[in-house]
Amino acid sequence: MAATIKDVARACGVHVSTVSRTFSAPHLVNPATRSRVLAAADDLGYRPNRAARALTTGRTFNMGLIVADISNPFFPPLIKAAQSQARGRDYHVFVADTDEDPRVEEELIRTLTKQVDGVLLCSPRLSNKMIERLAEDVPFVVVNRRIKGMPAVLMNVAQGARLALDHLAGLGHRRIALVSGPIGSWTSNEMQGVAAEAAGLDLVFFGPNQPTEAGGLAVAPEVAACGATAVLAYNDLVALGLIEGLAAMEIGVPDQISVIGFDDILPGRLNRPKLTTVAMPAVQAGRMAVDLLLQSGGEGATVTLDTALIVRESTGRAQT
Amino acid sequence: MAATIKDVARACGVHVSTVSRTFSAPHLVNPATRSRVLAAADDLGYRPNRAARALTTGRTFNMGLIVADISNPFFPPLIKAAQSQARGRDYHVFVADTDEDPRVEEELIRTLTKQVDGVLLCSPRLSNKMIERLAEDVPFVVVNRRIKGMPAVLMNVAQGARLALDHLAGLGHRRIALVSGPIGSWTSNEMQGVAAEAAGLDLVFFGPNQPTEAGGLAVAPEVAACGATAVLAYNDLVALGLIEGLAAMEIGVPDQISVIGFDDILPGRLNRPKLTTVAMPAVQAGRMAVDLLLQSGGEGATVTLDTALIVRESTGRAQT
DNA sequence: ACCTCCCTTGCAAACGGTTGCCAGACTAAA
DNA sequence: TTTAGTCTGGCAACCGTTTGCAAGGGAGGT
Repeated sequence: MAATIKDVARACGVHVSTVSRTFSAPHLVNPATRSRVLAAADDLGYRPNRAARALTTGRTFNMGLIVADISNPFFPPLIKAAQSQARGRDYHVFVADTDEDPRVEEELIRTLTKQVDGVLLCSPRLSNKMIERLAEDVPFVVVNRRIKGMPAVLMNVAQGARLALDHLAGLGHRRIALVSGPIGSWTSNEMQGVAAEAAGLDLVFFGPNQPTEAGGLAVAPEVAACGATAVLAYNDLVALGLIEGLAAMEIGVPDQISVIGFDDILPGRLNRPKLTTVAMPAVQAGRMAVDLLLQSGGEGATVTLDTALIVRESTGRAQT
Repeated sequence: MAATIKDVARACGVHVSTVSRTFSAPHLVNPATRSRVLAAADDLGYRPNRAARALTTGRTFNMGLIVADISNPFFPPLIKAAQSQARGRDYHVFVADTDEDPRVEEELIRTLTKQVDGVLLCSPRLSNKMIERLAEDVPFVVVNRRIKGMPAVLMNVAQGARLALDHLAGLGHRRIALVSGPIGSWTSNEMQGVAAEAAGLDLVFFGPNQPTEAGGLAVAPEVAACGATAVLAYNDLVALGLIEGLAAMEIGVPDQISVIGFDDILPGRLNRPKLTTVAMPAVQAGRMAVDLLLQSGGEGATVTLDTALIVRESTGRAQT
């Protein structure tokens, strides 16, 4: 059995409360006593039991991190950053994957609620209303979704989309396909919003689509048939699937069609052609989300992080 | 404040112990009473507090999952599978990333110890001795490492390496470079073991290397200079970096050098040329690891999962 | 020498559940 | 009707820690 506070107390002839204070309020205990306690604790390999502590203090020093799909390469860097930041604040992170299913997401949040001090909700698929309801039971920080009064880390998707569209326009593209993401995705809506008001461009919308390679693969024929000379895809995975699908139809990228993705994930950097994409600040977002959660007096502070266009090899001049 | 067992008890005029039993030992309470309690609980939105429960029962219904690097695309599918399997058993998973640093790994295990019923240690970088020592405090299941008396999920790397080597030999390759992984990696040792006893082949070893794209990129010049016509890389990331590095030197894959990786990660499937690789059963491993942890009476059951060679486009006949 | 005040420590009641033990109410057998 | 046995539910101790309260002791001021 692991040593408890009692063992330590007995070992150095002091009351348990003194041991407790040695760790949670050192300034209240005499330096001499403190070092005796510390020595005994070290000797017995004592480590405070966080669950027991949580019972009285109400703080668990745990947080939840919920993503739609861990396998999507966009998330791991974010998770890693969040997790590392949390560790630095003496927090542990429960990571959960909802399989893109809003019901799983809800159930997950519910069971996590009591175990954590807060939840980081990344690219949620739940409705705003539901999120607001759940927020009554546990503090949230939402990533990639704007909900009034709720702390959020946003990535400036609109700006990124504008950058991408400008880039394509500059290359002479006029008819552009916009391959959107799943229903309930805030980023997808942002992209569509920007696209809809883009002047001088002829846009064709396709969606909703699965935010995966398979999703891209599936729409490739339609995209090819619509006469667009360029595509703006919901994310890199979709873009990659799209390129794959186009290649199967002998349509070259970027020679015949230009493709831009979003996220800047690893496979896109390694792919041939290397993917032109709008980079999302995932690492920064993970860090910020943790900070926001920990410092938030529940205030709805919102941080917006800028995106950047990374031009690589999947975009080129429009064929004339 | 969330409803507690007391609120429920009061709400239906019954003692707390009865409410407790309704949830943890339903057969001990009268069906009529039980349904009254259930109704009240449902009404108040009561959910048992797992931390409090853990205090008396000693079971937290949490498990830890420690990986060297979440950003390595090999891990997310494993994590996802483990997490989903755990959820099915009413368990939650703490995911942590050690940044490939054994000291971080140790500290992580230590702080997690009291909070979990067991830890899944994936591709650990710690020494066997240290792992055995830590195992005194918390049950482990090790993935990709064989430690006597400790439950483990192994992937048959040796078999995979043989498959890969045979494949290359069949294509006429004789001088083959083996680009290994980091120190402390069991899979890296397995590979080297198999390679060392391969008859009729002329092997050149390179290592240790970072198990990342950067690692592959860095050894590319040496590999190119050693005169090998084929390379067996520690994992797909290294293989991809290698291909990248070779391309920079105008060396074509597979025309001039064949490359085989390990893992079968997404970027390898999307890359051009598509990577020939030894597929690791990550999903199955994640599931098995959870099952092993939950069923193990601490017995050292070991499961070995087979690997499979997936021939794609990065290997070809040796140039003569 | 007396009175304050501060520092340090012990005491005990929580926190939310679980569980061994016991007693009362029934049921069924004699 | 008595007796033994089965159900059911209450009581209270306990899990490991925190924390408000109070008491004892020493230091400083007058």
